[in-house]
Amino acid sequence: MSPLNKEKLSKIRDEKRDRIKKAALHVFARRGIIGTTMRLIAKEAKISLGLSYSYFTSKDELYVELVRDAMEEANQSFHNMEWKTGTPVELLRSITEQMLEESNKQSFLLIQQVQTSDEVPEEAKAIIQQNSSHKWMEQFVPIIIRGQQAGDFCKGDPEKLLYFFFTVITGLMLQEGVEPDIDLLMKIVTK
Amino acid sequence: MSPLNKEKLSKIRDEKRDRIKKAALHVFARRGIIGTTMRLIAKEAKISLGLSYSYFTSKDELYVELVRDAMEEANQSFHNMEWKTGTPVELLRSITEQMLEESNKQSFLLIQQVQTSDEVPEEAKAIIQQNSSHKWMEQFVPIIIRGQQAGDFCKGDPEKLLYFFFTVITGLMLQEGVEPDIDLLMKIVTK
DNA sequence: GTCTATAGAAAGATAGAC
DNA sequence: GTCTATCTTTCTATAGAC
Repeated sequence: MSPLNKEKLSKIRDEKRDRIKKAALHVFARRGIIGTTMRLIAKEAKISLGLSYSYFTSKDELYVELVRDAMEEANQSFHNMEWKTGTPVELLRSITEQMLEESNKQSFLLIQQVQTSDEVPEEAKAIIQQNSSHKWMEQFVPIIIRGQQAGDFCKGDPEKLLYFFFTVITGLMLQEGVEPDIDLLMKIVTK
Repeated sequence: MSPLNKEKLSKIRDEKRDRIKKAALHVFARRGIIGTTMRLIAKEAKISLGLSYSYFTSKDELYVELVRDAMEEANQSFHNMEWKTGTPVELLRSITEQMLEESNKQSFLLIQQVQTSDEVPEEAKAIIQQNSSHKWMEQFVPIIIRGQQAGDFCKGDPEKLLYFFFTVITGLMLQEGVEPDIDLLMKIVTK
């Protein structure tokens, strides 16, 4: 077989792999690792049960790979933001909007699962603990401080305030069908 | 056997039934119906697996009974409140505190599960839909309206405001180990 | 590469001894 | 009433046909 065909086939394989991962993320995020069966993932990806095992050796492996992806995405998704523009209020609102976007939501939910459930693979726990959410949050603390100096945000420990704010957002994401009112959300941190 | 002994035995049986229910609620609330095995419930209640089936015919039946209890409790827990005393702000704070109490928390979590998961028994869904949370919430709308008239609560549709407020609380309850700051929470609805 | 059939493990539920 | 042993079902994972 020519190298070109080899490449093409490998590309097709990668695309199918991605399709399975997409289907799996969709189901895992809603039902958790216990509530999700490989049959359901296969059905969602429109392939047979057996085939899914030729792409991933186990349910756990698939889950861990998704957690790894989610963590990378979470780490990078705000790296691309326009950091310098806008007031602290505008910045925090923008961050909140991004977190609540449907595409990011599933990743956040997965991370949340790993943090709260004790049924997930050890490896998934390890990934999350390495780049802990606390560390990840820290990058936003300066925004809070600036907002407090500008008199827009309420007083108090900036880290605590930010942590509570994000906890509320995560809580809203956990509840399907809830369309959060960002204006009301912002009231938590503003004066 | 004398009637007295009959009564005594039936009382013992009821007490054991309650112990199983208590153990089951503890596990169900954290792991959901899928993540919970009857073996785990039996272990938590310190009885054998087989015995649990002499008190409840199935896992689903046990779950549904707990949902029924939780719904009743939720409906009645605020019936006993001191309604007339206090400002709207004080009232809402008191309600919030009660909802977040550990003893009520598990019931709320169970109800939340039924509302968001599609893996729970149909009967549980039916119970929740009968006394829907929207209906249950309505009793607190007057508090919001009075608070708005007093100038303490922010403007906007009272029902929407209340619904969002409760959604946030539920979201916080869903996250284990989170100790919500009620002052920050109250900022959502106050001016 | 993809499917169907099936082995093996785990969970729900029951039977029978004590 | 309570436990242990067992049946049945469902799920993970593999084997083998095409």
